Amino acid sequence: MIKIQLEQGPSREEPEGVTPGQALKDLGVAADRQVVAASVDGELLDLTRPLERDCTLAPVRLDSPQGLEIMRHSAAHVMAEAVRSLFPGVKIAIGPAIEAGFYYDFDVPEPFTPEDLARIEKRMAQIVKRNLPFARREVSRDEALRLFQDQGETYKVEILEDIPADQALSLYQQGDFVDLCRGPHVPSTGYIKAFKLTSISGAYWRGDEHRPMLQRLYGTAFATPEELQRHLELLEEAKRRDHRRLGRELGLFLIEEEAGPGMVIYLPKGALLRSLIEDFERREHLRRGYQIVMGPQMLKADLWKRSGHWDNYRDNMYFSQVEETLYGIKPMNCVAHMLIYKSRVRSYRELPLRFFELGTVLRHERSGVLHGLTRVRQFTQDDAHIICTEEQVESEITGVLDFVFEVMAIFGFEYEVELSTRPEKSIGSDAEWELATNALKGALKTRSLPYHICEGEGAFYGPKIDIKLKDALQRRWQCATIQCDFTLPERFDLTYVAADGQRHRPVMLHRVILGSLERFMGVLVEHYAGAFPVWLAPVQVVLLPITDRVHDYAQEIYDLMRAAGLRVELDTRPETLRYKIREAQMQKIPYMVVIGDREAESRTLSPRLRDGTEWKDMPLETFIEWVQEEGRIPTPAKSR
RNA sequence: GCCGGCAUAGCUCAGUGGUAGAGCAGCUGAUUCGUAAUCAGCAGGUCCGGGGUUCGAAUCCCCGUGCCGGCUCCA
Repeated sequence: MIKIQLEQGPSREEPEGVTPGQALKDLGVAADRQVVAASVDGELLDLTRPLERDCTLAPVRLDSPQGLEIMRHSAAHVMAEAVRSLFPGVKIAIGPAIEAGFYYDFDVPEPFTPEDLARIEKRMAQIVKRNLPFARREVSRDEALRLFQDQGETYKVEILEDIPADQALSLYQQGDFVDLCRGPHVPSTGYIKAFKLTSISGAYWRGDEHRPMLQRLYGTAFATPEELQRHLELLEEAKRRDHRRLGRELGLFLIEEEAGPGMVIYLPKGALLRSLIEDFERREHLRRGYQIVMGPQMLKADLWKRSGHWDNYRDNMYFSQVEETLYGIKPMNCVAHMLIYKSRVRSYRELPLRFFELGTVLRHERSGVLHGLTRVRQFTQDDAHIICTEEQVESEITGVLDFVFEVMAIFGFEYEVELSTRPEKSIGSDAEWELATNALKGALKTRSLPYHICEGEGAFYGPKIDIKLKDALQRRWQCATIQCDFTLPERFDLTYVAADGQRHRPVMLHRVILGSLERFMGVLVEHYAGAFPVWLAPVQVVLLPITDRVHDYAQEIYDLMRAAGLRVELDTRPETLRYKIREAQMQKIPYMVVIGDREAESRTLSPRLRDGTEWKDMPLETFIEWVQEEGRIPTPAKSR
């Protein structure tokens, strides 16, 4: 007998080899279809996996993140079975659960069509209805190899060959479909509830563009049809918030083919929004001891050779021949900042030096990756280079982290932190990389921030911390980044004179807070769904006179508000009030001020808010002061 | 860059081998109105570009460009 301890519950003696499913039932845990797997001493197992020794057991329910993931993974297997039965000769590659669903990659002679998607979905429904058990079986390496070789599943064979020899191999089978899989899975196909196939796309085998392009089918699955429905509605909401759509509707920006793909043209309201953000940035950087600098748009190619960009980044750069000399258009702002540092002898007393530039850069992004404002070829970074001593590195990084979090709080973003380490293609010594990586880790530790490590994801010149901010729909965007660089100071022979009178090598940090202003604006538009807070709203107030009789009064109010610094518009078109309100509402203007005979008489205002709230008969001065206050550029609260 | 889809009026879209359409937006006029669309009229097109098939191409084929969804890359 073995002792089964229910997590946070009673325990019980069971015969050796009892299944978690049976044990849970005996322990009084309802054996309905909400329980899809078991957690045994923290390890996720099938409900049918025999238990051999004393353990702590907990049910994994469909409404938990793990339960949902297991069900989605099982749905991927069902999709693969459906595809194989409908498309004989297809080879299956890999099919995991992902954040909002699952996918499976297939090697097929002809790409799938949207009609195929419907057929596959139908076949999956049949498989689910048959409620086939997911049977697990451990096999030897040879047996597994033979099985997949016989089936011609070359991708599975390749996966097998990469699995360490000492690792146990398991197969999962439902119906006559067998897949190599670690598991666990739901007990049977009937556990897969509400699912839907969402899209088709190409994907390289193992993400390598030199390997075959496979066809990837995406799907999603939820515990209930209602949750699936909610998810689909969330996708609809994301579409409504899409900054490309709102950018046009709100008159913020254009991206025109005739101007060039990935080239943003700011319309008046978009340009205003951006300059408000820039004003905020300049003020915050000056407050924190940064110095504003400006570099040229292109620099001689020799400088890019010296910096390492020629060798490591040339493919992403634009060049221009001027008379006899080749110039590189800057893809980064650091090189000019190096020259600023070198413009005179530096003392340790000056360090840290913090050079800030709203620097416009051009990068030749591959054509398939461009996307609205979030991926463009010309963008402006809120870039700074901090040059300091080795001893100052960690506290400078901590300072930048604090800066980032104070700014994120103002815009109302949540975020995640990632630390990226040395990539394959890189410059610098092992010792330098280690020193830099430790400094970044140290700062994260000082602020006790949780973070993920991304091995090999660093920049070619140094490791980095990325802050991925999450928008209102929980999508992640990389904006802020802090990168250590021990190599550029060396390449440009930066030195400072220390207390000992000797020249020493400083360390450099590259960092951005918002990242690309274009990208940040795109994310901001989606985050606020176009309804910007008053301090960022391109138009804060629109005056809506009801009849011609009050146009003079409206004009007077307009002039007063302008003089008071409000961003106000006056709509004197001969349209109905309802019509004007609707338009202002769709433009998401914070305050719509209705002006009729009553207001002209009493010299008051009747503002309507975007949320439909109406304020009656408000004194003019009170309203102006209110909007002035709300429109003030916010000052960050100290985060720590 | 790669895979797939798409490209018709400013926007959203209909039109599938036989005379280019609708709604919204725009313009003109009427309406002077109290919180999300007043009415009428007018104008608006190299059907993405180039080549081909055909008596005839928005429609079929080829090439190119751009966009969309992914992959890869990344602020």
